[in-house]
This record gives sequence, C-alpha cells and structure tokens, in this order.
Amino acid sequence: MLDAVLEERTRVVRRFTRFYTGRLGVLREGLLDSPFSLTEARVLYELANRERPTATELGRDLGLDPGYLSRILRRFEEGGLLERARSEADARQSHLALTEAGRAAFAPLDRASREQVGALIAGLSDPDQRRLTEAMATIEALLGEAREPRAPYTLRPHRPGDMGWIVHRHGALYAQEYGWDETFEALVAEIAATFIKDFDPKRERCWIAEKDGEIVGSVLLVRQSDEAAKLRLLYVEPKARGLRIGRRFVEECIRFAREAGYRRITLWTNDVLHAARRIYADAGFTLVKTEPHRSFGQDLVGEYWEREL
Amino acid sequence: MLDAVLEERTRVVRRFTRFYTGRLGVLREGLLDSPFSLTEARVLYELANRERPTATELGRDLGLDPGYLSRILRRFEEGGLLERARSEADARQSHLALTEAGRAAFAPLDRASREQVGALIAGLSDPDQRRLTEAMATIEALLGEAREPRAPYTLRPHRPGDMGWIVHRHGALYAQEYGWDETFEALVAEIAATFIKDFDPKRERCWIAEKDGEIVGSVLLVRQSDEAAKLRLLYVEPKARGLRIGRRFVEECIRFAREAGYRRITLWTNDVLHAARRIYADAGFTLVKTEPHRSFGQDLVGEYWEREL
DNA sequence: CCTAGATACTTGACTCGGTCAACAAAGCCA
DNA sequence: TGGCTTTGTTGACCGAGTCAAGTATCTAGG
Repeated sequence: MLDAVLEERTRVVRRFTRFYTGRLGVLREGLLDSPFSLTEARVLYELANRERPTATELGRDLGLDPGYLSRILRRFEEGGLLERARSEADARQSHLALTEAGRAAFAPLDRASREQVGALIAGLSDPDQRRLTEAMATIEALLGEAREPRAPYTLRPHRPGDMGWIVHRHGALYAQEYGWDETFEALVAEIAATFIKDFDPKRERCWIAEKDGEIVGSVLLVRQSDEAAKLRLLYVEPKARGLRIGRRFVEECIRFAREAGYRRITLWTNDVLHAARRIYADAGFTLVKTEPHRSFGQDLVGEYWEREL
Repeated sequence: MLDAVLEERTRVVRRFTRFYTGRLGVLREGLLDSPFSLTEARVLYELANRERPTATELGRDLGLDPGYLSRILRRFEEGGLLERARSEADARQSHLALTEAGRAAFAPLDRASREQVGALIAGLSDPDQRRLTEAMATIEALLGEAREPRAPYTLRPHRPGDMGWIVHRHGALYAQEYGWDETFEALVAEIAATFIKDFDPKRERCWIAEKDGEIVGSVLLVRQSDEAAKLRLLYVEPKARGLRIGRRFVEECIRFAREAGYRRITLWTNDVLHAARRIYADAGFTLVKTEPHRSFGQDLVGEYWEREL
C-alpha cells in the first residue's frame, strides 16, 4: 500500500519531467537567432556569473564532456569572448573570464531569456506568480544537492514607508552603538530622499530584508556614474545578525550591478564598522583610500572601498 | 517597484529552469545503455500511452521535426516495434500502435525511469514527498496550456477500513436505488474480503476517491488470469456525480493494467446501471455477452464487457 | 628526490541526432 | 474542377556531442 503511494508520486514526478522537458524545448527556441547552441549559452551564462572558474569546474557543474567543453572554450577564445589566465596555484588549470566582447555577446542572450520568462509569468496574476516561484523554490530545495536550510528571512524591493524606517533605524542604532549625533540621521535622510526622488529602476535598487513580517535590514545600490554603482546604507538589525543577511545584501548588489551594466561598485564606510568591513572584504572589495574626518560629533576614519565587476 | 518584483520572480524561474535542465541531464543518463535516444524514448512513451495517434499529432505535441519523426517511425517499423494502419477517415494519415515487440522494448525503459525517479523521491520523508509532488502539480497547472480546473477530489490507494465502507455503501445505495436485497451486499463483502486476503500489490489495486476529506467513490482492479484483469466494484456517491470520478477510475485502471502487464480488462455489470455502462463504452470497452439472471431479489440482465490493452 | 598514478586539459576521429528544403499524395473549399 | 492546405516522405547536410589517446602538471609514498 505504501508502494502504491510511492508509485503514484513517481508518476507525478515523471509527468512533471515530461512537461518541463517540453517547456524547455520552447524556451530553447529563443536561441535560434543567436549564434550559440544551448550548451554554449549555458557555458556563457556560467562564465558571466562566476568568479574566474576553471574548465573542470564548469564541466563538472554543467555535466559536459571535457573535450567538448575544451573546444567550446577555444572557440570563445578565438572569437575574443574569453580570456584565460594560467592559474598560479596549479599550472594545469586556467582561470576563465569573459572579455568585454564576451559580456557584450552574452547580454542580448540574457536579455532575451529574461524577457521570454518575464512574458511567461507576466500572464499570471500576482498570487499565481507567487505560488509558481514558491513551488519552484520548494522543488529546488527538495531535490537540490546543497540542501541548504531555507533562509529564515525574505528580501523584497522597497515600498512606500521603507525609507522612513531606514532613516529612523540608522539614526537610532548609530547613536546608541557609536554615539553619533543627529547629523548622521540627517545625512541618511538626505540620501534616502535623493534615492526616492531620482529613482531609476533600471540602474538602482533597494532591498529590504524581512523576518517574521518585520523589517530587519536594508541596502541601496545607486548610480554614481555610468560606470560605477555605489552601495549605500547597508544596515542589519542587531537582533537579525548572524543570519548572513549583510553578505546576502552585498551579493545581491553585485549581481544587480553586473546586470545593470556597471563596471564597478564603490562604497564609503568608517573604520569603526568592523562587521561591515569584513563583509566588504570577503565579497572582493578592496580598500582604496582612507581619510580621517570629524563628523556626527566624532573623530572618524572614512574608508573608500571598490570592487571591479 | 513592481518591475523589481517581476524581475526577482523571473530570476527564480530562470534559476529553476537551469536547475531542472541539469536534473534532466542526469535522468537522461538512464538511457545510455538502451538503444534509444532521448527523443526516441519520448516517442515510444507517447506511443505506449496514447490511443493510435497519428504522426502529426505526436510531432506537434513533442515539438519534433516531421522529417525527423518520420524517420524515427520508419526505424521503429523496420525493427518490428510499430504497426501503422492507414486511417479510414483520411488516407494521408496512419494510426500508429506499438506491436508486442514494441511494448517489450519499451517496458525496461519505462521500468528504469520509474525506478530512477522512485529512488530519487524515496530519499525524501513522506511530507517532503508530498510537498514535492504538490509543487510540481502547481507548476504544471500554472504553466500548462490546458489550465484545466484542479480536480475537486483526490484519489488514493485503500487503507484499513475502506473495504468496510465499500461494502456498506454498495449495500445501501443499490437497495435504495434498485431495490436489491442483502444478498448483493453479501456478494460485495465476499469480493472485498477476497481482495484483502489475496492482495498482490504488483498486479492489483484499489482506488478510493475523497472529496473534502470524505470518501465518495471506489474501484478495484484484480487479477483474473495472467492475461486478464477484472474491474470490480466501481462506485461513486450520488452527491459526487458529475465530477467524472467514474471516468477517472476507469482511466486509472486501464493505465495500471497496462503497466502491470495485462493484455485486457474484463468486467461484469448489469443493464440497469446506465451511467456505468456509458462510462465503459466511452473508455473503449465492448459488450461481449449478455445473460439474464435472477439475483439480489430481482430479474436482471448481466453484461460481460472487455477491453484490449 | 624520484616514481607511479592521478588530474587538467587538448586533440583527432567519428557518429548520429536533428534541420531544411523539395516533393508526392490526399483532402478541403469555393 | 482547380488552387491551396495538410500529411507524411526523402535527400542532403551540419554540427553537437562522444570516445579514446596523448601531453603537461601535480600529488603521494617510499
């Protein structure tokens, strides 16, 4: 009898697999007018979204034959899409990275895919969209290797009222923990106001973290120049620390900045903010300048960090 | 801001698509030691699970090039796996059907796939399995063309206590609607008892339909001989009629009987049971014999129906 | 320090899955 | 009846993907 239950479930999974195989066939048609095969596109995607991977790494994760992958990479290199840098740790390996031309070749592919999927789900009502994405996340969590515990918080874009919360919490917490005066809150308020006033959804973004229905963190990514994005107002509530929300915020900023076409991200912080500095360093930012200053009623050392994309 | 939500959801869908592409690659490996390509296996599957489809039909649903499909079918035919019967309605078309050898070639493929998927989900806890299948059903319902409204009832295998319910309801309803006496209930009780006593999960099955947590129907498929399965005790509560539960029961029986290796299904009913007769006829059963008899305190005409698989 | 075996690719050779265009036969429609 | 569509077939072709052998490099063990 148990058997029968498992069998029925097996049937559902197989039917779904057949169903999604068909869907993938449809999605693949988007590649028809591009010069890339499906596999090449998958490789391009990984190259664009990883940090200098090696060939073996890609082959393993995508399940590709090493010989086949080798040829694909050679073609990319000959087309000027790819650069290889011999690994210093192991001379057999090369670290792979897309060139400017590589990114340019990938961009339309990526956009087409986004638009296609966007059109697909745009036809669904808002609750249906949510059900869809939740169901997909469920499947991934259940069948994925990683089995990483579901994040106990959620990220979302900003909504009316959020900026006020950001100003309020920055003001309160920095006063309490570091003794900064109200001029800091004024600075935050100005940043927030500017963000709302000049908000460009294509190139700027705010993330709000929520836990148990309550806001517990924020970060802004704003346009500094065509080339540079600036990360601002990274904040995590003390009671939500340890969930790696800060790291997640920075990852999201990097990903978004790449997609938005920036070449680098900059940020300004102060040396007393140890936790934040650690996160920036781990995410690949480097300290480019320090500058002592007197602000917020304190003697501080401002730091300028940057990261190439 | 809305944009940002849609974008985030698009990302989830794309990530899931990439994830499932990888999964499919793994599942495809099951075909490596078979003589069939993935596409051939898909075609075989459809041939085994459809009623005499035409080539165009298959090509459309599987998204295949007609020329390519034509060749695949020719190969199958040359290998003795497939028979074509020129359509009487349209001489350009042929109706396709697997031969005995075709079924034999498909069986191990099908079994391997079932086992592979079974092993995959057997590693999950019972509630996780349920979440998985529900999530998959959700996705299919949301992205599927059909958009058929979700069935307002559920099917499940039998559990302790179900047989009693079946006996009870058969006795009560047939007495009320047709005036049959208690000897009918005795017959049902005997069938139920035998089913439980000799139950062979590989070749026999009971389905219980539930609606709003309440049992509303039943059907049994039992072994009559190695070649023949017998459909018994098809029952749907009056208040659940119109949901096509009866048709669904018969479909499930046919599907299961095929998988279990039967060559035909037989059943016995009475001419006064109009609704049931209609369902059997629509499902491809034919009346092979009628026999007047006096049973259950009534003069009745018994009917023997059969369907080849 | 040296050697045997593993690892990270690379290359040659090949197959066959899949595409495209042209065509025959039959049906549909006015 | 005749033009247009549909169903399926065939020839010609390409390139995605596989397999096996080879080279350079690394690692582990004596």
